[in-house]
Amino acid sequence: MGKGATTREAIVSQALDRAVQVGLSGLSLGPLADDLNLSKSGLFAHFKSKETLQLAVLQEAINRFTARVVEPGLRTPRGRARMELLIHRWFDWIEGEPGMRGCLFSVAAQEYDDRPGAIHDLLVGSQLQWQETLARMAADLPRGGPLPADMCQQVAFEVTGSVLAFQQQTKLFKAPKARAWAETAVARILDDAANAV
Amino acid sequence: MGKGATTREAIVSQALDRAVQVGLSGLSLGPLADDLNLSKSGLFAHFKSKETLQLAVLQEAINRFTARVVEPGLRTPRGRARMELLIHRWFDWIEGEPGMRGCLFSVAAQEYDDRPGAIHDLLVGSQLQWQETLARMAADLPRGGPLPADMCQQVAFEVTGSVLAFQQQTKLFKAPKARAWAETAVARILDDAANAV
DNA sequence: GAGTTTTTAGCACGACCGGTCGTTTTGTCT
DNA sequence: AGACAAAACGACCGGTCGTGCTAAAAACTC
Repeated sequence: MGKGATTREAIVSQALDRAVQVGLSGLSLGPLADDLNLSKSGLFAHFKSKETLQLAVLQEAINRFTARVVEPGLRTPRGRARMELLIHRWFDWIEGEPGMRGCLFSVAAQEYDDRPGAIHDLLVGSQLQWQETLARMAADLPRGGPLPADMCQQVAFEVTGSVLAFQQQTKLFKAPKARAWAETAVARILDDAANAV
Repeated sequence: MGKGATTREAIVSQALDRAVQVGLSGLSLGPLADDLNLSKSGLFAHFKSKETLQLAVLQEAINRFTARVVEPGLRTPRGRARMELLIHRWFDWIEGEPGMRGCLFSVAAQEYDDRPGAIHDLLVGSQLQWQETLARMAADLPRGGPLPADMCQQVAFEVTGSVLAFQQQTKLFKAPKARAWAETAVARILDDAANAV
């Protein structure tokens, strides 16, 4: 891998760290360049525009989420085990990757839910895809047969709610019992789904 | 009410509208002044600093939430009826006050969860208080007696999760079925709590 | 209606923003 | 080792930001 690709990766990685704290739209080139001992223009040369950098950062978060959460799930047997591993990994992701404080998706969702553009599209597309993955996994929960489609969406909705509440309790309130509450909530959701058919 | 107080209210109201879209930290004085046909310095004179304006905006959101959600709840008989009205109003709040697109609390939570200061303190304090209110209301759910404290917190957690997921589905995905999913989730949470004792 | 206080506008400041440019350094390949 | 391309630099642009200062205009008081 050439020098250019190396520093580009370093830039995106550092920008991801920063974006979690100041937001994706709050990214600013100058301080980011200082972090990496780069000049602002030297950094900028790697991306034709700020939006390109933001898109790269968001895509990096998507890749990490896929590697850390989705793929391990697909390597686990279908059914409840897969679903539980997926959610467990998701909780870990919210608590923060090593050194990374928080979840970029939640931050960007608040910034770009009503701001049209490429960032909005990439964010919504990836999140929608994850939501559909969750629903697909929910179908395998009952032993008696596949869960109906509308109930799969309901499960995906409720699991997402547990994760979002977990994040609020963890990041905003610093509540020590957050994970316990979340696990309890998820267990009941999965139990109900498993016994629904 | 004097002229000063009138325009000050108009400023805060307009600033609240803007803050929901661009964030509380993303507020900028110039465009805000233009909205109100005021000069930037004329607007600024009403607040000693930008942070003072931001605090006023956040406090205004708290006041509106209290008037629109909390107080109607307290005027409803204790028990499930009160809880359901509270949550119902909360959903309405998320869908957006007349003309106001979205919930400032969710936006600000992502911006200020790790940024110390007066805004963080006001936000966390008010949200924590609301969480405790929810838990207190949950105690009256069972007919057989008050719900134990830890289960009240669990109910508050799960209801919050439903509301957060509802917001994501509504604002980010524009999902038409969001409210139906949310109502289903809440109904099951309240049913379980009612039969727990 | 005169006088006082409050409210507003105009202007300027220093800092920072994303982005451009020409130049110099560094890496890579033969 | 020399040639060429890639990468990084530093100065700079127009613009916007929050924030003071001063004076005019408007609102309130008696």
